[in-house]
Amino acid sequence: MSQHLSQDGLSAAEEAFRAYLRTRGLKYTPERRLIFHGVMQNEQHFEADQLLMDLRAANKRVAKATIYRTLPLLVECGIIKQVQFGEKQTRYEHTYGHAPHDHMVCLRCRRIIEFDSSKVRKLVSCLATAQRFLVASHRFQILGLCAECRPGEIAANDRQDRNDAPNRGRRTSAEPRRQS
Amino acid sequence: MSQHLSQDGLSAAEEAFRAYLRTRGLKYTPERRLIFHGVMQNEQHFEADQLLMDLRAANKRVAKATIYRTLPLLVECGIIKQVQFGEKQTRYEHTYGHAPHDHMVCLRCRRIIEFDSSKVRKLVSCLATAQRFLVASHRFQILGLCAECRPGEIAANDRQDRNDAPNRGRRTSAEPRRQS
DNA sequence: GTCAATGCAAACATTTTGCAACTCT
DNA sequence: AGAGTTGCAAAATGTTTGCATTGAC
Repeated sequence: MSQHLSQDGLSAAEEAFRAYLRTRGLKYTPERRLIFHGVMQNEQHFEADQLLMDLRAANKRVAKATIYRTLPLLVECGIIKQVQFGEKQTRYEHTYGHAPHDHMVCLRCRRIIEFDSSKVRKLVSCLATAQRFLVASHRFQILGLCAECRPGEIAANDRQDRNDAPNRGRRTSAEPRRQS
Repeated sequence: MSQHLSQDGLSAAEEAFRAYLRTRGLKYTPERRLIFHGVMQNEQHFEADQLLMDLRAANKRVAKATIYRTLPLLVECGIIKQVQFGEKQTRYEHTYGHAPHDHMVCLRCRRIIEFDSSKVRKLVSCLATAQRFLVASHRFQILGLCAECRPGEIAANDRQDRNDAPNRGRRTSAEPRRQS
């Protein structure tokens, strides 16, 4: 249940959410607060249904529809964003207070590796300028095999922490899910 | 009904498909041929359901299930590839005989602008190397407003062909669809 | 002749919607 | 008080699957 923001950051995010709702004449209901907190203390990436389960497990009852109606609000105020990793369901990740990053997706173990996106963003503006395109955002993923899954990889444990790429990639919780 | 390959190219693609099926012990049925041709003479981007409509309109009858079962085969042999533009349905685009490219998606008019992806691929390998990640493919999109939709854009017709970006972006058929 | 493919309809999974009851502001 | 919200269940999507029949090799 790692929270990704300090208490201050969390409050700031909550205030951002409330402010956003206010400007749109919407209400900060108890359900929205539950969802907001559920989202904030979720792991990196989550999906609507999983969030519902988490909330239920914590004895917080909200209707599925309410979740589906609330997530877009959190997206619009920049607290979370949609990401698609190839599965059919929409996934979300936190953005508020997180450094911009993109993902590498291991096709074998499904692990998601995040990396700083500054180079990508630089390229994005360069490309966009050439087309007179006004950038709002980008989607970027690299698909392939992670260091541990790539063929020819040694036993996969004599490497403690690849220092060839100093903290440019923080590995999120692996999801040893279906191997398709 | 612009075809994207010369007759030769089309035959080559068809042969590639047949060869792929053969190696897997699968059959080149009349339905698969219909679908193959439907796909090849489709515009840039298409989706399963639209393909079904197109085939029906041309009096070629195939079951929806057959389409859903055939498209993955065409993906596996490299004739088409999946792309996701934010809508929920899976879309496909031709790859066989097409130069590698990525997309800019106009959030207002839904137009898709393609651009050469060589710079992107260069960055991809650079980033992947830093993580010892073995690249299989990438997904990349720039979202925003196209030159015609961006605010402050003049009437949108005194520009005949932006020469500031010589043929780096070939605009595909605009899809003036739902404005959400 | 055999193994695979088709069509159809039913099953699925995810997300959206209509509506009456309810509750923030 | 009233506009916006909720929950529920039904509807809508988009895709997949089971199975008897048909067909390519």
